[in-house]
Amino acid sequence: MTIVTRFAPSPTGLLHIGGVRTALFSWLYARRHGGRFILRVEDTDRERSTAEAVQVILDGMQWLGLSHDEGPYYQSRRFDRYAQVLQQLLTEGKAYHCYCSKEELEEMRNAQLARKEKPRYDGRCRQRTAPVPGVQPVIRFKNPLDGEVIVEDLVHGPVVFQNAELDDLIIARSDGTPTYNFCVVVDDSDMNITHVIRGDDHLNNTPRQINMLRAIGFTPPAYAHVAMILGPDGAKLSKRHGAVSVLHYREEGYLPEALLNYLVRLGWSHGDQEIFTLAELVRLFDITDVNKAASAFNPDKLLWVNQQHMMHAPLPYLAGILREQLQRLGIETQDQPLLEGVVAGQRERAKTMKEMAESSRYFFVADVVIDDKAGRKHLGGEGAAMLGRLRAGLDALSDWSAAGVHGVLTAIATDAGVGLGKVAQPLRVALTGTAVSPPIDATAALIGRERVLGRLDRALQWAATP
RNA sequence: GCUCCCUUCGUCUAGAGGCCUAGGACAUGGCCCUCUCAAGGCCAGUACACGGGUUCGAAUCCCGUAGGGAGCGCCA
Repeated sequence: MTIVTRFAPSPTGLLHIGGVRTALFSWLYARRHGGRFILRVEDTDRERSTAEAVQVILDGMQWLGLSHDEGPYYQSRRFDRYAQVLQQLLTEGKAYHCYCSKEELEEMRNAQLARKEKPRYDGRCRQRTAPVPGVQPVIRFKNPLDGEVIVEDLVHGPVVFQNAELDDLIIARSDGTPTYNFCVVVDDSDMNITHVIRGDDHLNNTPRQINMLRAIGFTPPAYAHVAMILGPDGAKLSKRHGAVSVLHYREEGYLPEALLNYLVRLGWSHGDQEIFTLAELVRLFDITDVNKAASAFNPDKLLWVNQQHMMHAPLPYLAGILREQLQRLGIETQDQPLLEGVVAGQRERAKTMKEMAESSRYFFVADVVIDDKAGRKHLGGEGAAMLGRLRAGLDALSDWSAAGVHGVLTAIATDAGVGLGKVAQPLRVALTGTAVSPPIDATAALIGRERVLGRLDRALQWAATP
């Protein structure tokens, strides 16, 4: 049997990391078992669904590399099919028209609540044979009155529900449009879904869906309900942290494989391993190993995981991302060797590609502005003297390379009888404008002879200006 | 209110009755390395929600309690 999983987001809010994690689990499960992964957009609520949210789902999945084998399907385009199944259920006596007014329903509900009962429809229209004039009825599913439904959940184990706890849910509104639980059932059946992996907020819906699936003659799929992701504070994920469009992470300079790596570790692990490539995940992941408890989103660890991936990713790949991040800062460059050199020097100094771009400006611009504090600390007195020696030594350097620059620095340090730091820091401030950069020999080599000499001259001027 | 779900360091987790005086990772503090900042290395502190059982022995099994979450819509 081919495994078929699906990711079925509703475009009523922007796709965030919670949704991405369930998508990832579904995708991994399908890939791991050589199955198929379907993308289905659940947009039956035309009021709240937005085109922007749909676009974020599409773009986000693509950015993350969670490719689908079928779809995207849109529920809004399948209404004919839903109407057909609705009619079938009606004909077979498995569903019925309900003419109860909202007021009547409200009254029923209040009475039940007053009796400390769970509010539920009492099925009073089940026996009705004649329509009520002037009332557009809804359609309700005839749920079994007794017995139990056992959800054999892949992460929770068997969960038992009493049919007596369930009621006859509305599967079509009075305007004829089908409702969520019903559409899911028809789709999962039509698309031959074998494994439904979704958030555990749907666990309570599952027995109803199983009953409906059986009513339309489909063997229910296997289910795996995964816990949700909490905010760093342990409360529900908020806009402040995490509950933002997944594309926000791209803008912030996170690598897609790092985001996925971080997310998969929320509820899943493989021994003591923290860093995984996607290929490893496909090989190692199993939905039955996923934990039951909800977990909190930890931005610090995401940052660490991101840097770990940055330190191991191929240079040309990161260079491309750095170029895009620089573009956002208004810096255009096509200098591939420079970009790769900067990545090599900066990737263990930045936690995100955005941060790398921000701290690498001096590699790509013509001049730098010397930071006052750094200048005062390293370019005064002795520092200014060093600048002169540096200017002369580097000007005379024939082998313009990190090793060559290094040779000049050590010679000056030895000659002056000082540590390398006394020579390196003034040069660093002169070349970068700040007291922080990759090793100064490599930095100078990347910036290039001409600009280095020019910056040294300007630093000399700076030091001479009171 | 009713039904269902969950509970190991601050956080993510390992742990399927003895290997646990509970392991790893992030974060935190200290030290080392060092031209800066990082990265890296070493060290430190911090956890089995609580109470009963079962057992020679329980983080692991059972029962309660407490706390948290979800669902109970002509929302998805």
